[in-house]
Amino acid sequence: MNVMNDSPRRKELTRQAAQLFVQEGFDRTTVRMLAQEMGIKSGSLFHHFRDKQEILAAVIEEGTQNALVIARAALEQCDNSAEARLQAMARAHLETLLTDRNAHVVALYEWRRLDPEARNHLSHLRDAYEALWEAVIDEALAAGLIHGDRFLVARFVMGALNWTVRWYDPAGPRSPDDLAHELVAMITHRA
Amino acid sequence: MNVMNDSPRRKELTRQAAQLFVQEGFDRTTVRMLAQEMGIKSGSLFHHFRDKQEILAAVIEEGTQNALVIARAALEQCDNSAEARLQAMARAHLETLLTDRNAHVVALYEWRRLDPEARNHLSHLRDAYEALWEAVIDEALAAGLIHGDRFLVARFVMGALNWTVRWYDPAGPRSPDDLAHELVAMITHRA
DNA sequence: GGGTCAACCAAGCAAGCGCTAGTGTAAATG
DNA sequence: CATTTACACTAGCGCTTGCTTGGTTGACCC
Repeated sequence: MNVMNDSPRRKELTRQAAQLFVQEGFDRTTVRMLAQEMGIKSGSLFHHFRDKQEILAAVIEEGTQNALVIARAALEQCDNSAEARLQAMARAHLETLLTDRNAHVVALYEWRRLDPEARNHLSHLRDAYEALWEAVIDEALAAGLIHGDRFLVARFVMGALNWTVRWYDPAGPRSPDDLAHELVAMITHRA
Repeated sequence: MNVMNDSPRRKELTRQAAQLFVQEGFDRTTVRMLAQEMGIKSGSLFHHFRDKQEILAAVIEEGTQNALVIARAALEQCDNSAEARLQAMARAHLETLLTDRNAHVVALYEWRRLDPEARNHLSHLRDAYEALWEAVIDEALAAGLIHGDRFLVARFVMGALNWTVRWYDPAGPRSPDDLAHELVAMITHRA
């Protein structure tokens, strides 16, 4: 019933929605629960979002955009060596997974709840992010740092990293930097 | 309204439920949809299962039990070398992911929909499976085949493998055996 | 040939769902 | 000062949900 702007108000509501979606899952989260968390009534919610689906899309878009920004920044300000770039990407990935944890968990678990339109839009964003990864993997392959099939290595590495949302405890003894180091050490073949 | 037996009828119903849960997700799958898929009326469903939750638990239990059986068989009939055992586990993991794909996708995506009781029971099963992995990783570490932290390596490897359900196409050119080979090659450090 | 039992059905209840309609109001805008 | 805009409210419609109730069927058993 209104514009789909990106006001700071809407950003804050999106953040709160992400939290609830993680706790309850998208389908079990009712618009009444969302409204209560936001401190408004359920009807008022539809002033900010066209429907429930749009809230989900907003959550995922926010997380993916941030991942892109962080990864690009990390690649710009690191050494040129293939190993440094590989590590920078892994570290940036883990950092995003941590700081925007809710949004990324939602993206991983609730992707299929998106309607085709939103899914199409968001998969372009995700492709842009994955292209960064593939470029870095290509450099590492060319440098002889890792071996194997470009496609498979990229999938395996992203799988290992994304899986951390299921077990990693940020309050534990290991930092994201430690994890990135260990992963790179695990897959690189040096003398 | 009846016993929680494991009749062949119930096994078949469980298999069909798994398929629907993958297609639609647990929350969006209604008991009426399940009943229709099974060729019975929605009320009759509660003759076989106490409630909807129990169907979910049955699906996941079935998949995890099979994974255990397959992994144990693979370890028994492979060479004793650390590398052969690592590869046997990876291959068995991918095979299970393929043959019981529906059950495992449900386990990955809908785990949090389990009630605490079922979750507790099933996490013991899962722990038994992961213990197999940790033993094999330990052997590989002791043999100098891989380096790093036991806990982290195990998590990374399982993450890489489990992630395959999101992209692997069994109709494609690569066999599960190829994937297992590539993964082991990626993480082992040989001369 | 009466009794048992798993398997199934028709009907429906109470609760909850996403979303709409219409209204109020304080601040920004002309 | 008059109007628009942004944001919130109340009330509730039309529909779906998981699950229950009470009863029927047909195969098997002593």
